[in-house]
Amino acid sequence: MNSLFKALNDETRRQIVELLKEKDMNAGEISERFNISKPSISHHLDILRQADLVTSEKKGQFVEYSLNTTILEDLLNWILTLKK
Amino acid sequence: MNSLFKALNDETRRQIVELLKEKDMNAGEISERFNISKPSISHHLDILRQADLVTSEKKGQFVEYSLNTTILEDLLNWILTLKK
DNA sequence: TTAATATTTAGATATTTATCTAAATAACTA
DNA sequence: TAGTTATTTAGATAAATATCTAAATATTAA
Repeated sequence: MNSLFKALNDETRRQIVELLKEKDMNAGEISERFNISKPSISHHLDILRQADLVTSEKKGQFVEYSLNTTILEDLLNWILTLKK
Repeated sequence: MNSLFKALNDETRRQIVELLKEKDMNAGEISERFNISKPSISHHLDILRQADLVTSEKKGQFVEYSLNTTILEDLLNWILTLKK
């Protein structure tokens, strides 16, 4: 849970997640959407991957990222138990 | 949303939230549950209050804290839209 | 094989954050 | 009113984090 909350505690990473909700994208396409250097975006993607919120797959010279929503079940349940 | 994710991005604060789920507690009672100084707990409570996750009410010399779950609706909806 | 493109790794830096102790504020009690 | 208790504020510090540039790695194409 720690890595999940950490991953979501950043506006850029939440926006990346929202982008990947629409469609899979490679690292370059993602970084084009932000005024942040590629290495920084790569780092954000790494944190999202550590939280298992995204998966990555090498496709030739590109690396395609996909959203993994199954991990959100845990978060959803945690919140729901708070609301009793 | 930023303050909400920030508030939840800390194990101590998540535990405070879980304590307050059971019953309202004053600052001293909360701090007894942790091996962390009272000022630090006070600071955590402040961050939870900024996120509107808890409310506080002065009762004599004590300050009683309560969980506010209504704010979790936003979070819940954000997560649910990701899951389409 | 060499050049170009895509991505990540390494190293540096400025900011944020969690924590502490000491001091201030507020409220009760003798 | 003076002392005690509850809580917060102030100021300091060490650790974590977001960002950058430069370099390394991997893949495709000429």
